[in-house]
Amino acid sequence: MTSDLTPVRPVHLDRSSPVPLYYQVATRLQELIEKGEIGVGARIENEVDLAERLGVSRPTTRRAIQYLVERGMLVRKRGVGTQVVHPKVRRPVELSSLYDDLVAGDRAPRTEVLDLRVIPASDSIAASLSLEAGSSVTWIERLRFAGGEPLALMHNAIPLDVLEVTAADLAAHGLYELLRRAGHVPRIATQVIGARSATAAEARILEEKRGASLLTMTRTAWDTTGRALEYGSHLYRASRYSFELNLSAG
Amino acid sequence: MTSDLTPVRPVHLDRSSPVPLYYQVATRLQELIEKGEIGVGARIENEVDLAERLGVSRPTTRRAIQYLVERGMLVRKRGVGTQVVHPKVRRPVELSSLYDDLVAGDRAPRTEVLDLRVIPASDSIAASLSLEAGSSVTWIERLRFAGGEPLALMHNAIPLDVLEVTAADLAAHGLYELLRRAGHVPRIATQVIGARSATAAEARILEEKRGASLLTMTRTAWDTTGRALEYGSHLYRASRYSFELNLSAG
DNA sequence: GTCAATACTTTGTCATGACAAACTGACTTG
DNA sequence: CAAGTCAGTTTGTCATGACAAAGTATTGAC
Repeated sequence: MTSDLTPVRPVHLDRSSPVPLYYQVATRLQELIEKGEIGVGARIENEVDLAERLGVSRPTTRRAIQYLVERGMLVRKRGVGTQVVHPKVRRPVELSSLYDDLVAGDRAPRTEVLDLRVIPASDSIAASLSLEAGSSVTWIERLRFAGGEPLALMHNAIPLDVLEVTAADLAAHGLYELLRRAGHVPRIATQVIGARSATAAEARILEEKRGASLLTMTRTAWDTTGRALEYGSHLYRASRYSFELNLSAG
Repeated sequence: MTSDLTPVRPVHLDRSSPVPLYYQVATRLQELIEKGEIGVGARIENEVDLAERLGVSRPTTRRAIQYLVERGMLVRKRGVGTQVVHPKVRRPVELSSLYDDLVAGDRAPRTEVLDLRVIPASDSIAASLSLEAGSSVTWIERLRFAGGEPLALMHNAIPLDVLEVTAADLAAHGLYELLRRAGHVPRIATQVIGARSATAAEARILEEKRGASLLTMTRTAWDTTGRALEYGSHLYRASRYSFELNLSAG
């Protein structure tokens, strides 16, 4: 079992760039692996040699490799070396919005804003968002279409000082996109995914039969500083949608 | 706004221990935060001072803090400092088994093995496990109870050389526990979570009404070396179970 | 008194050097 | 010939030192 040791050749690092060196190295390695120039199962150069050839220190090389290890592309074994185990990055779990997913999947999303107003938060919503009971929140109700068919009925509550939106904004953009644009980057979220049967009203809106199975998802998202950005309670047509997750345990 | 700078005092590090220093430091910090001795919002000592007081180098201190940052407890800001944002570790996503979850939740799990035999893998299962079509796999069908009630109907396929199990093993232990015991540690998995209505047979087994909503979950799990360990296709009673996920985007 | 420039604090990046631990493979020895 | 030993390879951990970048607080000028 001779595993071919793949030499990574042409690498130009830009020391004047604001992009950290370790990140430049990691990106370069990632490209080589994604393109298949370093195949699955192949061993990459050892840290010391790689560092020397690239003209960077070993810690920098280590950090670059570590970055790809955490993403599931590489595996390291002491005394053995570093091996490619997967040709693509596996993100731990995408903290993206449904809208982004649909755009990425070419499924022509469309959003209909059913309701948009400012209301005092219910106790449970206030608790989820770490607000005082009765604080004002923006309440949003949207119907999301994909490929011309209704896909999800979405309810959101957003603290007033986090975001100001218009129905037009919501019709044209995903909620997470608007949040990001306002400088609020969601970083941590807790989700609960369940299922239940549609009520008559829900079935009518989603064009399902009464009693059809729906996926439910409630989520609270925070930014890096621990500030709650969004509470969501959504209903998806189980016949048209499912959640895909990539998990990695460390 | 004077944020109290919390000094972390008594720390004994064991330099002769095989446990890395950075991990000892991280664990100690984590304890202090979980116990509430360093409250949410409080700033911790800066890296340089902390390193000096603990008698370790700054990189070691940095690595310990970084570890907790990745787990969502701490937030760092250049020029500002490091702050506690959450009093508990938020695991990215638990790659645990249902059995472990139930045990942890004191819900008295019980397992009934409905089927256990070796069969040639179907094309789709072989593809999921990266096996050649027709390879033999162990096929397992289990009914999982919690609190005396049926909770999930579980189907698994496992490559023959990964695990040998008896019905008695499966009745007494979770599948992931058995895998780990055999030296196969699941590290990466992809899951798809959906929903559908129960068939008559499924409803009968799970003691639900016909047409009741069920949660579906299919999963493939790999170890660190990229070897496929397990394929699972499970059905959960939506009235009794939901998935809880903690996400963090980097 | 207000605003801009400056000094200070704190984390981010990078280099160099050293030793330890785990795995591999070849060699030695019985 | 088989099994244990030992050397070599490669990653893991840790220390020291230095400078850069970002944010905060102070100071000074108008």
